[in-house]
Amino acid sequence: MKLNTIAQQLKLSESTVSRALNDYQDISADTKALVRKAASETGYFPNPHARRLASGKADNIAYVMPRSDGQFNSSFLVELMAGMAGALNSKGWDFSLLVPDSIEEEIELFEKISRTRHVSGLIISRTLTRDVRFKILHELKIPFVSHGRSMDSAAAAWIDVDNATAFSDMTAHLIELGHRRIAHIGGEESYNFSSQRARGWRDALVKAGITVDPDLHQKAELSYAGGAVAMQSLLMLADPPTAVCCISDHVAIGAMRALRDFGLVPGHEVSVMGYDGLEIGKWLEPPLSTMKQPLQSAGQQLVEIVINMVENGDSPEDHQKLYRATLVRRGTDNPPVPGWPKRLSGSRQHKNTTFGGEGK
Amino acid sequence: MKLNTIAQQLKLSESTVSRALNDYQDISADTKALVRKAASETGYFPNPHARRLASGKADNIAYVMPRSDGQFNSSFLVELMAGMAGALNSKGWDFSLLVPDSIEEEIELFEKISRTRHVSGLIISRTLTRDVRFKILHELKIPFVSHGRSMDSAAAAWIDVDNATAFSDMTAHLIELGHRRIAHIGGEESYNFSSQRARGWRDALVKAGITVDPDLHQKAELSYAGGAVAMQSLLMLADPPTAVCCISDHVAIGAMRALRDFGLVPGHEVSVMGYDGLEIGKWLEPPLSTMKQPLQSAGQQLVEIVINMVENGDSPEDHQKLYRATLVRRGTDNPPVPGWPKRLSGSRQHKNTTFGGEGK
DNA sequence: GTGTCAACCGAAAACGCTTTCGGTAATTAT
DNA sequence: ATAATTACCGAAAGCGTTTTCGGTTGACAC
Repeated sequence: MKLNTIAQQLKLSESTVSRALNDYQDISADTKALVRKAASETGYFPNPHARRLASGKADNIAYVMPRSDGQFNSSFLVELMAGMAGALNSKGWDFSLLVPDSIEEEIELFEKISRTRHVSGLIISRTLTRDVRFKILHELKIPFVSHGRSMDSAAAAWIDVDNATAFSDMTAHLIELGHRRIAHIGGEESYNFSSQRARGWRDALVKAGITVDPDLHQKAELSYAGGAVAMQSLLMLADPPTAVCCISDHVAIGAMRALRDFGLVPGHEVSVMGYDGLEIGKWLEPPLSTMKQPLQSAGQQLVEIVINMVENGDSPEDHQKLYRATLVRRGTDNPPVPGWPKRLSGSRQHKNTTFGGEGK
Repeated sequence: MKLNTIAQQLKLSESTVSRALNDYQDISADTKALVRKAASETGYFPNPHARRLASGKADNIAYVMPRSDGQFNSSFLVELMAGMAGALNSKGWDFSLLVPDSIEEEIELFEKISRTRHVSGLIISRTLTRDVRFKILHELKIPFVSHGRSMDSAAAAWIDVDNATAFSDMTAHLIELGHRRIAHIGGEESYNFSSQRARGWRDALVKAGITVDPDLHQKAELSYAGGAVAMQSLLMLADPPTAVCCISDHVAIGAMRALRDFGLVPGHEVSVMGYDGLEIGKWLEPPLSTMKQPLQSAGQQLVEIVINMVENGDSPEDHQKLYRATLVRRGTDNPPVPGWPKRLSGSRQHKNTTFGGEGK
């Protein structure tokens, strides 16, 4: 079913048919209607490759999927991608996935894209505090939007949650409950959200006149195991915390496990706050309190932004949007209890489990 | 950087350069070397649209992502997609995502693909017991491979786990531990894996000479909440089970929650088995026993199969592969305990919680 | 020295669409 | 009535490859 066929059938030229379908101004309304009718009757669909070759437009957005290092928030990823794919498919655009194994490979991909232009716009995520990709994509003149800011994103398009505010809200909440020794299990601060979240935690403490004890700031791998290890260290302190703000729900779940292994009940002796608002948290014992991002439709948002940039040449700076996370109290945020931390007599006892292995 | 440029630079014709790069037999080795060198030096990359238009090949595989209904095993999905994308990118093929909202929309997409051929092969998943897609894709002559069998997949390419065997293994294991009243929380049996898993459970019981009590077969939504509701029903029975085989880890996690709300400890009065081998199960209290699919590389497998079909015209029947799941004992599979089921005096007490809502 | 056959390479026609440019017919202005 | 616009459409030149079909060499046999 080619353009040709319709043209002959209607005794029109190919070019007229083409312009009619693309809603050019110099085609009469009558002809347009005629052509459209014929097109839909014959089930005509333009060959995308021919169209792309001729027009130079790719109508194709690619998402750079984070290299899968562990459990990184996969339910979130799926929802995000579903949103993007849905928004794109409804516009007739294609949605490609890029999964580079390293930053070098990622950059090679960018260069290839800038040469062949077979991808018209990009969506990136998992931004670093300093992230060369912003500069590179800018130089290569590839339209893109980022899910998450960076120190290098001033001139770029992005949407993000206000991580700092989220964590200072979270911390303030614990302070209000009566906690004073509030720990933070964070991540590698080369990730921008890591450093922002740590900053939010710190700011809230300072604002409340609480001195920040560096021992209470743990850095962990962003996984269940990482959270468990970090919590273990916190419990080994001479003066352990009564509450802990975790950088993610996954980390918090690991931390809860470590508490249990110490014979403690999460949310009782030590309050635990997660972040992400994952569904799984509701089903834990006790249910995990957390912060929820309002980003069900983030995927759609990202797509719309990048399409606008590709089609209308919108300037990136006009598409920067900050969302605020909201507190979800479920069960692990409670006032501190008397008798904790208790003077442990002699060596601290705990089940000596190793984390992260199944011993296979 | 077009073919043209290289041709002029080398004083060769475009066609020669093209054939040299595509390793045609009628180009001398010397010329090939020359052309390749020039190409890599100038950083030449063929325009994919032109190539696709001329050759009629799309070099593009699409994955039909399951409509996101709930929590459906997202970590698995991400790993699967990462595998597919990696395998494709390394071959220079594109990877597209399709996310239809309904089966009708899905079929429309198939028809569009068969007309435009802008996708050279498909990967589908989440197969139904009776699944029209097999017939449709066959008729449309679109090469595809399925992740999961169906009653209609005899002539198709697929890879799958042996669900029936997995669940009869699981059930036999519980029988060996001493259980007799073993329940199954399954799913909608229009999904093929649902009916296969139920069959495996039933077969193992029959084989052990245990009569199958229909009350012990619950159908649930495949979510945390679904598992909780189903477990609740099981506990309300006059003669509740001492063990339960859940169709997925997510369902099992919901079931564990229901047990706790009844004042029971999962894996003590009632053993719980999940399925999928999700990482999260390790971090529950107690850790969830489960069955693990050996499919880390499933994505790669699927890609290789469909590429073979596209390029070499391999017949689908030659690509059918069945994997076996393995038992992972973690903490919720134990021998039955005396004193359960206890005669509950009068009305059964339990915390009257509602599942699945946060009361927002 | 003529004929035959490989081995290589170039010309040119696709592939199916977009887009510029020019031309005709119909409309309006003068 | 003639000239100047305007509205609409067709011709044709791309877009950057692939691929078929000949054509030109040189080697080799006789």
